[in-house]
Formats: sequence, C-alpha cells, structure tokens
Amino acid sequence: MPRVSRAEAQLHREAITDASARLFKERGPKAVSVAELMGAAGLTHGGFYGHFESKDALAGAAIGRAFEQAAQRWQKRIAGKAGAAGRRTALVEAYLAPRSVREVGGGCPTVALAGDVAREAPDAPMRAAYGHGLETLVDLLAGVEARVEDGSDADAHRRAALADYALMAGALMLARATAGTPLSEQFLAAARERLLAPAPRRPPRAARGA
Amino acid sequence: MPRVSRAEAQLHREAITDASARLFKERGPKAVSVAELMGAAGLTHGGFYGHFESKDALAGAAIGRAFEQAAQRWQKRIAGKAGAAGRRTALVEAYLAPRSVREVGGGCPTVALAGDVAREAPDAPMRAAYGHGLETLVDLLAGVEARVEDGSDADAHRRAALADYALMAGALMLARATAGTPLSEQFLAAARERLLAPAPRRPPRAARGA
DNA sequence: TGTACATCAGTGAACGCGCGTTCACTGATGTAC
DNA sequence: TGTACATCAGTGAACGCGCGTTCACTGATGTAC
Repeated sequence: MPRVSRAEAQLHREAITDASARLFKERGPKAVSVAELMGAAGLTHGGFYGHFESKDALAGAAIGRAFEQAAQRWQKRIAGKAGAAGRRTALVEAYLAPRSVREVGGGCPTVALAGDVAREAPDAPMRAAYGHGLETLVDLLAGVEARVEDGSDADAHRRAALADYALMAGALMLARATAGTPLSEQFLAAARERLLAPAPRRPPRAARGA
Repeated sequence: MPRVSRAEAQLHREAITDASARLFKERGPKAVSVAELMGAAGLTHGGFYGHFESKDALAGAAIGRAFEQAAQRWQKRIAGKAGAAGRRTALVEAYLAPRSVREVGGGCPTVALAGDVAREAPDAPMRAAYGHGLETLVDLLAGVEARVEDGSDADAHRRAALADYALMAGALMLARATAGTPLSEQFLAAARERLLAPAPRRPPRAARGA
C-alpha cells in the first residue's frame, strides 16, 4: 500500500532510524542490511532511498539518535539524586552494572560503536555524529564531577570527566569482549572500586610540590 | 609454482597469520577478504584452505599472534627499567602516546579487536584467543603494580592492573574513535594525568574506617 | 647415490549467496480550482 | 464542498559486485627401494 501520508512517512523515517540505532549497536553497521532495517520498520527495501541518501547517511543519523537516547537515560538516572557526588555515583553504578554487558542494543553507543567509527573515513557521517554525541556525554559527566579537589574550575571537572569516562567505557568494552568468562565481571568490579572508592584525601596543595 | 617444500609452506602459514594480525586489527576481520590476505602473503586465494580450516579458524590464530606480539612489545619496553614504578610508567607512557592512535595495525589488539570479538558467537575461535591474550597482558601489568598501598598481595595488584588497563584501553579506544578532533588528545592526556600523577598519600589504614 | 612414483602445496575457474543501489510502476495523498 | 489531476511514498524485480568456499588440476617435493 504505497503513498502513505506525509505524517506516516515521517514516522517511517523515525522507525528506520530507531531500528538502525539498536541494530547497528548490536551487530555493527556493516553487518545489518538495508533490507533488514526496512523490514524492522515494517517496510520493504526499495523505499529506503526515499528516506536517506545512502546507508552511510543513515548511519550518521542513527548514531546521532543513539547518543540522544543515551543522554536521556543519563538525565533520567541523575534526576532527583541529591548532590553532585550522588549523581556521579548513580551514573557510574548504572554504567558498570553487570546487565550493561548484555544490553548492547539499548545501551551505551560510545562502546558499542567505537570500533566501527574508528575505521570510518575522516569525512564519514558516522564520525561527526559520534564526536558530537560523545562531547554531550562528557559534558554531562563533567557536570557531576564535584570530587575534584584541585580547585573546582570547569577545566579540572572536564579532565576528571574524561578520565572517568575512559575508565568506564574501557571497562565495559573489555567486559563485553570477555563476556562469559570471569574476567568480564572482574573488569567491571575493578572499575567500580576505583571510581567509587572514598575520595583519597590528598595532602593540602602546598605540601605536594610544584 | 606449486608444491613448495614443507619449510616454505610453514613460512607461508606464518606470513598469512602475520598479515592477518595486522590487517584484521586495521580494518576488521569481516572487511578483509581471504584473497587479500593470501595476496599479502604472496599467494593466491585457492590455497588458503590447505593452511586453515576456515576464515574463522584463521581469525583465532591471528588474534593469538597479535597478543603474542603485543606481550613482546611490553616486555621490551620494561626491559632495563629500574623498579616496578619505573616499568609501570614506561608502559603507560608508550600506550597513551599520541602515535598509538595511528598505529592500529602494529598496535594494541585489545582495543583494535574488542568490538569485533564482542559480536562473535560464544564458541568462536576469536573469543578464546582474545580472552587468553588479554589475561597475559593483565598479568604482565599486575607484575609492575607496586603503587598499591592497600597491602601488596597479588589480588590487590591484579585489581589495580584491571582498573589501570580499563582506563588505558578506554582512553585509546576513545582517542581513536575521535581521531582528528581535539577530544582525541584530551582523552589521552586525561588518562596519562590520572595514571601517572604522584601517588596520593592515603591516610594510614586505621584512619580510613572499615 | 640414483631412480620411480606417490604426495600434496599452490593455482585459478567456478559455485551459490547476499549486498547496496537503481528503476519502472502503483495508487492513495495533497492541491489547485 | 467537490472534482481533476499532479505528486510521491512505497513496491519488488533487477543490476553489478565481492564474498567464502570448493575442486580438478599441475608439477616439484619427499620417499621407498
């Protein structure tokens, strides 16, 4: 039944993007065919190029969507939590929970797509969408970095967020690559321990040398 | 010129494995064809199945090789360095150097292949090879973890190595996925700062609660 | 050491298959009057 | 509001292409005597 209304067509485009965000994270953009994506949206493959210029263009849109959804999940997790430290703990615990290893399609796009993005050409749509989405998550994390003792300037918060996120994403990446072995949960536990340990009380600034 | 000597055939097998270790890290096992791998070893595609049962079986062997080479590089970097702390610093600085972002084919297999391995079936040859190789690197890192203040038992060293490696691998993964943007070097710098900062002098054990 | 022959590493054509993309076509939607 | 028609979202066959794997064949190697 061709020629649906414009509103329906827009919903179809959303459905294709949503299905791609999930399936691209789960199996990789190269491993999911246009026909399968269209089928997941209840359509046949021929109509794809009415919605997107190419599969690469869709991949850019899908990654953008995946990061939007991730940012929304983060916001929901910290909503209502008291204090920056409490919000940071909520984010870290959810991110490094064992179920995160299994939740690939509905989970963090940073880890699920890093390998694919790293192999894309410099001007690929996926790269721009990934970089922009990642900046958003880093900013969000920097906003809850109140543990930094070296002053409380925005730059110190950002550097703390970059290191925290590298540790979180690295632990999840390794836990997924070793899923089903003891090493998997060990990475998560070691990262949780380091990120959530009681803040080391450093000696006052003057006592720590240059 | 078919029917080479057995010694030459063994060299061919090594050449296929070496080329695969490099190309699989660079472009992913799925994106490199059997014909290209054989060509890189100076052969034609038809002879492949005389060396390996399948492309999957080769992938397992290639990942094993990649981790052997990585362990050798690590050993070389810490050779001659004085003290565990010095060896740890040497490893971290080399791993998080800007050139590591570009050195994919000759660099760390943990990061280059994590995404591919995570999508493999539980019984795939790649998974077993990856898990075994990763254990080797974690053990190596645990051996230079002398900074741990909470006692010096092997378990504390291992947990410190797991967290350190998650941070290193995560930073490199993110630096590669954002290569060409400011974020790339920022991840490396933030990870270096956190891993190499002067050890925080924690209050003595008794003062820190349970 | 020399000969006869079985072995088998490597070749290149061929297989079936799935992919991204194109295109002629259909018929309900959206619009001009 | 009602009619006539242009628009265009979606269909499904078809395209060229590259893939992993198979196989009949070649001829130097390795071995038995």
